[in-house]
Amino acid sequence: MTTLADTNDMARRPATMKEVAALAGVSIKTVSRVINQEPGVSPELAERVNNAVRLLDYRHNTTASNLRRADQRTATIGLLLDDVANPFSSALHRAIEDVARQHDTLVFAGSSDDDASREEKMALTLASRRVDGLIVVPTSQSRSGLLHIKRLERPIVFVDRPAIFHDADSVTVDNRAGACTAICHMAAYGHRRIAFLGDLGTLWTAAERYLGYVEGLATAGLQLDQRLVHQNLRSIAAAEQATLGLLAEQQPPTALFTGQNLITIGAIHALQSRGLQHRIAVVGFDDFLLADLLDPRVSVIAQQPATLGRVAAELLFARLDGDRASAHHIVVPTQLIPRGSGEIPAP
Amino acid sequence: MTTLADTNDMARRPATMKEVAALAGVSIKTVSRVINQEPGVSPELAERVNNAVRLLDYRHNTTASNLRRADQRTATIGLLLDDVANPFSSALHRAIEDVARQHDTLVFAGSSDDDASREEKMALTLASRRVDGLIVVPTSQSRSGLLHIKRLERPIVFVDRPAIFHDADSVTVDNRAGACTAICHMAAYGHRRIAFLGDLGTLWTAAERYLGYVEGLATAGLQLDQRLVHQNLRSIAAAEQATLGLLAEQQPPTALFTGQNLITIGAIHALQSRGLQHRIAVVGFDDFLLADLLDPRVSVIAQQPATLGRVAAELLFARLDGDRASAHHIVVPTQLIPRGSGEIPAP
DNA sequence: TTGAAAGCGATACCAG
DNA sequence: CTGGTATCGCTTTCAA
Repeated sequence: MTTLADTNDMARRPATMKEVAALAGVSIKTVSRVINQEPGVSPELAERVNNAVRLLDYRHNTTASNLRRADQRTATIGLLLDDVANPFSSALHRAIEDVARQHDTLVFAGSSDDDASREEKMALTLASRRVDGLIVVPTSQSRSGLLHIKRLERPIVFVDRPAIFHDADSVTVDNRAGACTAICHMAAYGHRRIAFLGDLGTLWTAAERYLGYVEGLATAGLQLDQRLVHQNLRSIAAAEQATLGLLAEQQPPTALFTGQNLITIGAIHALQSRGLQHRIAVVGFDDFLLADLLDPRVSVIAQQPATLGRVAAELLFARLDGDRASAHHIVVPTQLIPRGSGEIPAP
Repeated sequence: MTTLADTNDMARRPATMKEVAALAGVSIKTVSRVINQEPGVSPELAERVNNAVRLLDYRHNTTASNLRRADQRTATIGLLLDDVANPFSSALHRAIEDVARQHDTLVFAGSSDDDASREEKMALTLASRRVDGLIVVPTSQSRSGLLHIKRLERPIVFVDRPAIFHDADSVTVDNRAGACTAICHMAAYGHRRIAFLGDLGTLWTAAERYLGYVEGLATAGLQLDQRLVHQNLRSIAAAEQATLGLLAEQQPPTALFTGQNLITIGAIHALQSRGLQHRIAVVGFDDFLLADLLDPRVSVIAQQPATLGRVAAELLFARLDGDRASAHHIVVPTQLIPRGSGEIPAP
């Protein structure tokens, strides 16, 4: 009777090394050696240990193991994203996961929703969990919260926006060059009135894209006309309204540069509702699934979120492997994908 | 000199409770009480401890804490998805993250790529990490791998596909009813030749949708014609080819039911290339961003991944809170969203 | 209200 | 090659 109960209990609670050692008739240290594939255990003992492991369905307890380990590593990293469900973020996530897997490391991902206090809270939680390092898409107003990790001397890599600590690595997109390219591209098709529709100007990426727009106009020898600039567009609806406003002006633009996906979509909505989608050129920043299903197919400046994520993760693991060089700031180029909407010539 | 070096060392290595205790001049247990907000510490001592905590920038070590804790909980759960970057998966992920946050629990997410051996390996890793529970979108051929978690007596909740253990909870979509609805919907617009374009027939969801298609035909009093059925479509290109094939037949379909996003897109590509997008009806399974930007706007059977994720997480935490009821099998309904393409009448 | 001692599950170090 | 003992950072138990 008691035996039965005990058996049940053993099944319920994961077996420990101690129990394996007892069953195999060896010391716990020998079990540890076998489990960790350390050399210097006689085949016979190893065999006995392995049998006990199978019998008890022993699972190595990584948590306890890490506690005692010399390097104090937990083989986990933290990933602070804007929103794990957003396509850009999740593409980053996937690329990072793949690199982490090669390093036998697990990833804690979380969504800050671009809220600095949430970001701070999550950073604290991750610090408590002693993650080995952090990859962060910082919020627009990241504060000292991330210092909690930094003080733990864990490396941090910033992605998509510049590092908020001077000594941290960063991986960003060349937003400015991308936007500049878009403008020059449309100018080459004869456009002289190219509108800018952008996100919140306080967002670093949005600001950079605006600078690229200005730069592009200058390169193409065009005048900057503030009446063609609409910033702080935060939704499809807002972008649609802004576009409709532009189209209703006396001198409407003949081309649009849209600084972000939702804005591109809103602008296209507006063009379609006015039947102008084949007459006004559009280049959007950031690619989206189905961009080549619309009519006309949408030309975009594509980012490479997977590259961004991979590079960021590689930087982080390099630090974990002892890289002590000064901060790396890597800029990943964009790519113009002409599909039709950006190649509509000026009237 | 030595002092300076020591200071640096203390900054490098996170402070321990012992160090806090020493600085505050109290026992380590008192520090523990303060940190864990346990009652019965005099305000004066608590104050001293808190000062020391601030001074040393102490971070509670959750890992070590959990090791000794009575309930043996790690306040982490594992999430095995097909691919964290896929919109359906990432929507699930986000919903689960939100529930987990309410329970002060962190989420380890990973991508199985529908590969059973990867899934098994990840399950093992998570078992070693002693996650409190698991939420899994099982691969098409999930094997015993997940038993590793089960043997640890950690609860498992299956999502999107039925449970592979009889005693585990599951949350699935009512694929069959959704598909059935789509067929009846188009039949109501006079269609009698409705084609089925589906994913790999071995996928549970694809099979269910096919059954719903058959059921829908029967309900509408239509004959099942195998020449209108194309299964095992695994890419946009394959779906496009299959659709072109259908359109080239002597008696082409007047309506299409597409069993999955990529297939819907491929079919639309094909229709557009033949200029038939306004003459042949389409209802797709699963909603996608921009479905209402296409011309015509695409009618869909929408799933509710966020609901799925939330419910799954709630089930899991209920188990963790002691729910010992027999397995719950929750089926989440779908929703028909008519946007235009599904309401094109039969010629 | 406070603290000393034991222990969680595993590794490190050093002796046999 | 093998094992005893101290220890990782914290919680538990129990005595003061």
